[in-house]
Amino acid sequence: MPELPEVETTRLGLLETVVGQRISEVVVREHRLRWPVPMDLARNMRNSTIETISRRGKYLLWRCEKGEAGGFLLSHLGMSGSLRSLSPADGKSVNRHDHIDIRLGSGQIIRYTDPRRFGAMLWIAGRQPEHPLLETLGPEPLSAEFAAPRLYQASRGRTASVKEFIMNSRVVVGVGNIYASESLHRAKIHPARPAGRISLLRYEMLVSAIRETLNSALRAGGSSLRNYVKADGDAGYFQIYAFVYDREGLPCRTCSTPIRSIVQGQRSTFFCPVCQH
DNA sequence: CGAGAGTCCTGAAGGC
DNA sequence: TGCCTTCAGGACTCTC
Repeated sequence: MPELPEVETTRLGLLETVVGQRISEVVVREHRLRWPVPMDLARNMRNSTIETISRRGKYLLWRCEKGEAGGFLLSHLGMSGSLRSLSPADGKSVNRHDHIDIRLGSGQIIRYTDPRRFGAMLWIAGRQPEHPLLETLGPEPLSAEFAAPRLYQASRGRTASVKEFIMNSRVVVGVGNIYASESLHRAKIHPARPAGRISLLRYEMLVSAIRETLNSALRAGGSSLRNYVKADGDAGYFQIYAFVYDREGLPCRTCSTPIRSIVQGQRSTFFCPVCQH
């Protein structure tokens, strides 16, 4: 499942291929994604030039320059989506879940594949990347705006668990289910603890833990970047070295206590009952 | 406003 | 072996 490091690595990989390229054609084979793909998406993107791709949370914003008709492609990979660059020859073979092709002037094809169709491909007209989906998003976890005092303030009075709190995109973007569990273990905080009953000091530790967890995944992603967006094979997600995630019953890597699993907000959570409190 | 449940979807895994 | 059921998971949307 693409988490923020995968999305950022995808973005960096795409940049090399698409910046400055004119879009010669967009083929939409399947409109039924998280929201319907706009019927005019292909027409809007066609003959525009991709200036850059930026990221907000797990959303990618593709600046498509075309004078008055320009805008942004707003994309999200959902949980099973991938974007790959294909040569014209490789692009001829289309599989069941290859929903959208963006054909470039160079001949290369950017292909969006998404078996579960939880992803999104939307269009934002105009010069400003403004969209309701982006309005309520919290700070970027690797930015200076993501700071403990702010988290602490936002959490006062909240009875929701700290794990659900940090997975709330209004609080901070880009912390998915895997990294939420991993970060809490790193910060030694029990995932079920109410967010409103955590001290500023412990939020300092949590902010650091989230940053370290994401950064280490980003470093790993950087080294596998070529494989990640390369034409052949599946866009495999990073093999993160999990301390707790999906390790129920296995010994904690810190203290050897069996890792436990609970369900929070319809999501599985993994933690060490001894290390985390 | 916050909390909790519902929703979309497919492939993998488990049960018999 | 094969069919059927269950479940995971991002994040918006709805209900209370």
